[in-house]
Amino acid sequence: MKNIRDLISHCPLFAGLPEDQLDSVRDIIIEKEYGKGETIFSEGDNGIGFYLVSQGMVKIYKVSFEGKEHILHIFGPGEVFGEVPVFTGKVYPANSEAIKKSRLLFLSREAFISLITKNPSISLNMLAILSMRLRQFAAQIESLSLKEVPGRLASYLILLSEEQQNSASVTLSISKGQLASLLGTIPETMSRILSKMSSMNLIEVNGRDIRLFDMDGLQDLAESGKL
Amino acid sequence: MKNIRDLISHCPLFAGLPEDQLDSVRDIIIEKEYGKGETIFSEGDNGIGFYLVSQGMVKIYKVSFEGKEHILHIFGPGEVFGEVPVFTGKVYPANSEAIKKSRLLFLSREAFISLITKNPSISLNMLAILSMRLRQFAAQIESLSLKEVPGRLASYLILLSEEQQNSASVTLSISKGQLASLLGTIPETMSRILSKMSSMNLIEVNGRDIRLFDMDGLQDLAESGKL
DNA sequence: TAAATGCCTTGACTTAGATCAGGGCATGGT
DNA sequence: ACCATGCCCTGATCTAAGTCAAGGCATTTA
Repeated sequence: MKNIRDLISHCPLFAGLPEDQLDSVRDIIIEKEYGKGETIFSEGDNGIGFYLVSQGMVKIYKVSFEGKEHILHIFGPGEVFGEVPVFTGKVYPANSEAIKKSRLLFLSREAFISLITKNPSISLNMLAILSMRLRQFAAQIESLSLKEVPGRLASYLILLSEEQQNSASVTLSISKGQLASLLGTIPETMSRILSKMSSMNLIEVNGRDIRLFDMDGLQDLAESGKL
Repeated sequence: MKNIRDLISHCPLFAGLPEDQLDSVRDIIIEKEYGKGETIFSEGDNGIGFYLVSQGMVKIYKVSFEGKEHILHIFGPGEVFGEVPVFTGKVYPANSEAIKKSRLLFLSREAFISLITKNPSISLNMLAILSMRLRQFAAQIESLSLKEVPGRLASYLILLSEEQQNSASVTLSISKGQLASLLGTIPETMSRILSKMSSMNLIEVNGRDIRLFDMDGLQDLAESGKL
């Protein structure tokens, strides 16, 4: 399939590999389909391999004692997840579920280890990716512990506006409730803060479209964390 | 130095390397000393290499807008830190400081990359280390966002008791104030929760020694997050 | 011995944000 | 057209934990 090949060569994990190596990666891949709401793996499962999102979207989440769910990550096309236990030889530390109909590429542990042993440059790329993710996590921890919710939201919006080309207006790819969970809060609080920020003319909310009026104000908010 | 050689062969990063390779690792290492409170690197510095703790203890931390500090990590002998910019090609995402007199081994970026290219097993070790760190971060984020402070403390104590052999009593390797920062709170709150847990006969505190009376109670607390 | 410094504790107060409860408004199925 | 479901908003109340302020003990330094 041309699609798969394309995806592999564009995902940061394998980007820049020579043709033959890309082929060898493709050879160990197994394609899988998941419906919306379908579980991919559960906390405690053995780490038999990791995944690359081809189409759709998956969430990685934990469930607390009371059954409250907290989303750690949301992955879309081109992103890799579930690789953590593959190297440590342990179990998956969180749950994973498709949040829309998804096509995933699966790389088994054994196949990958033999591949990496033959091609050290693949491992260098992987190290870079893990390091990037570590940076993101550090930022998230900083956010959670050093900033209050409005500050986290402002950071998130600024990040979004940098990712999407349009700097003055962004579109959420997830629901506001999910965003709340991602920022470590609850839908009610999210709603209140969005309307507060609207009334201060920082932003304008229209469903999932958010217009950013005052980037400087948002930047201040993201840094100081105070509304 | 025999010490260095010994350390290299025992640290997880170089575990399983043949003798001659260990020598070549030793040759590219630079030894550095840091006094208590001395800065090792700051957020935003260029990362020209990474460190391995030989003796002492270092903290990795972030500082908020108002100057509030949050410790992300504390590393002791045998552990690796500061590797993120080596692979991402970017700057350090956090600050680092010795919290006691420390001896560190420094590995430059180029030297390590050439080493890793020749020796795939090192890169697998590194992948495992980064994966585990990622997992720790995920746990930390989970803790911060869905548990309250008593729950985080209980989790920490249980983890400690698993690490240290003695399951009924643990010894903090850091000050209570530093522990507070690591758990995303402040010394006052830490103090209050410790005394509350003491009065509930869950634990008994004696300076840095903490006796764990009721493991089941602590486990509940860690899961439910509620005191 | 006295003073200073670092680390911890305690109390009174304040506040961000969680919880609880209710209602609005789409969409889709029957 | 109707009701169900999912998603979002709003208000009233409650609480965990942060802030501010003060003091207690050690250990170090003069």
